[in-house]
Amino acid sequence: MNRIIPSSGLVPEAKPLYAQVKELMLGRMIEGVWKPGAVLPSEFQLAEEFGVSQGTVRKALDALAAENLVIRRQGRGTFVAEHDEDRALFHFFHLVGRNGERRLPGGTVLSCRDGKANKEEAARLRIDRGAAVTRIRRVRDLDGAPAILEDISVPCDLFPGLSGVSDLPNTIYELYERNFGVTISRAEERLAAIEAGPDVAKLLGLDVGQPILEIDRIAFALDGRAAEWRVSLCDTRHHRYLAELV
Amino acid sequence: MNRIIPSSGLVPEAKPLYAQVKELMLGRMIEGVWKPGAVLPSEFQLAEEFGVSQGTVRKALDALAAENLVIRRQGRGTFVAEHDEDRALFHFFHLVGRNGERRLPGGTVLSCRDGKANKEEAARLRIDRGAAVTRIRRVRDLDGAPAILEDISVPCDLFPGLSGVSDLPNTIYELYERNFGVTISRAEERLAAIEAGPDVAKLLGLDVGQPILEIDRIAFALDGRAAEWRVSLCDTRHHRYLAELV
DNA sequence: TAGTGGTCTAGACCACCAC
DNA sequence: TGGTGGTCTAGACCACTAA
Repeated sequence: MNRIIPSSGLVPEAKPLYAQVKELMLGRMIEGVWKPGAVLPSEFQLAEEFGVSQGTVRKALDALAAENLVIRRQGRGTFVAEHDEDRALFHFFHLVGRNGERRLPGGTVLSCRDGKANKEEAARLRIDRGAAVTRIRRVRDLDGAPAILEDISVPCDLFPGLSGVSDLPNTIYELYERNFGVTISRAEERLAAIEAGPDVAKLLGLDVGQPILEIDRIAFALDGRAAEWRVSLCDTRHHRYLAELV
Repeated sequence: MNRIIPSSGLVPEAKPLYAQVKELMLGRMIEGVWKPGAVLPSEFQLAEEFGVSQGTVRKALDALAAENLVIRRQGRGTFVAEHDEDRALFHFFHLVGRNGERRLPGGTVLSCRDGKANKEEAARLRIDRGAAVTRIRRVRDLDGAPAILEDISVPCDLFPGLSGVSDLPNTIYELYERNFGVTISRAEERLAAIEAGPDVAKLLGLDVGQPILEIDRIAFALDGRAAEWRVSLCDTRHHRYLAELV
């Protein structure tokens, strides 16, 4: 097998060449050499640089495109994926209205301050208990009515000074990317139905005990680190959460 | 552009060759020429048959594999995907326990009888109101306790005689496939939190008004027809519904 | 018009599996 | 040992975009 990084001999490296090329390119995105929105060198340039054929580079790029990490545009080039509204709508936010159309809620920040990680935050973010975290609470609305209460916790070492940012944008992953160089590439969610507590009920204008959808999300950065823990409590009387299965 | 099916001239056919080959192969699966679990001819045989290169067949097969419609096994061949427990667990059923391990609930059928499609069934299954449907109600349990109440409606023309089947298997998509030649390839789900009504509460052993997760699913057959409408009401006190986002 | 990604082909060798 | 899919290469031509 051809290799870019020769195997040690003891543990035979099993990765195919295109996968090695993919890792190298992913590394450049993690290091910030290739920033979100930037255009990559052409396939032929990359092939020459890595010492492989264009076909191998193409397969590596196809694999990155399949994970939504790069966007290919015929005639223009290959670009590092950015977090914009479209991406939020189709990959990370799955609320739909009565007619099935996708909806992106607005947002109003209630609080944003630093603290020390409690037991649950430490476990979810895989950091030490007591480590510095920033906590954001916001209410998100759809059609002018509050629909979601969101509690976000992030480690301060990944987002230094986040609590001092004056106005947080609606799609917060854009901020992570632009201001802190952290790209969210993947997330895991667990959903459950729970009763609205007094505080939630008040903030969302519901009765205490009314059923709400709890979405517990861990979002991962490009390098695989857990970068954000978010619990969203949704009033689903007027909306649904969409999932597509294959 | 090379073509298998020459374009009419009026509407220039834009599909690339590998996509045409993919459609042809999908057609064989829909017609039942290639049945679930069967091994496909080798890439070279397919290439010769369709009059294209092996690389083009490979790209078509890769596309089918990406949709989980075929399974490729190095050294053995390419197989038409089957609905087994693994597929249910990783593609269609996303319940996880406290520790995040995937769980497949058991099932007990409460009723199974024919009827005429009401307004909602007609809309969801895209059939005429009053058309014959079979309705199944079952309770599914996890760890010995009832956890899900499931109401299933299917059109009789796709599943003639389904209501007479004596014992329905736990993974019902296997039955659709084996007994009726209908392969479920894709599904759309909408989730919401609702209050348990009296009947649900009784069947799942809950209090009336307790929050439950409602999963409203339309399952589509290989040919794109809506083949099943299913509403699952889940007690999520001990389990979560998992979603993975990219 | 020049440059990009998209498609298609052809052939070589490798890794895995069944016999 | 023979056949399968997996990887890699090389080169041709097409379709789209921007200047």
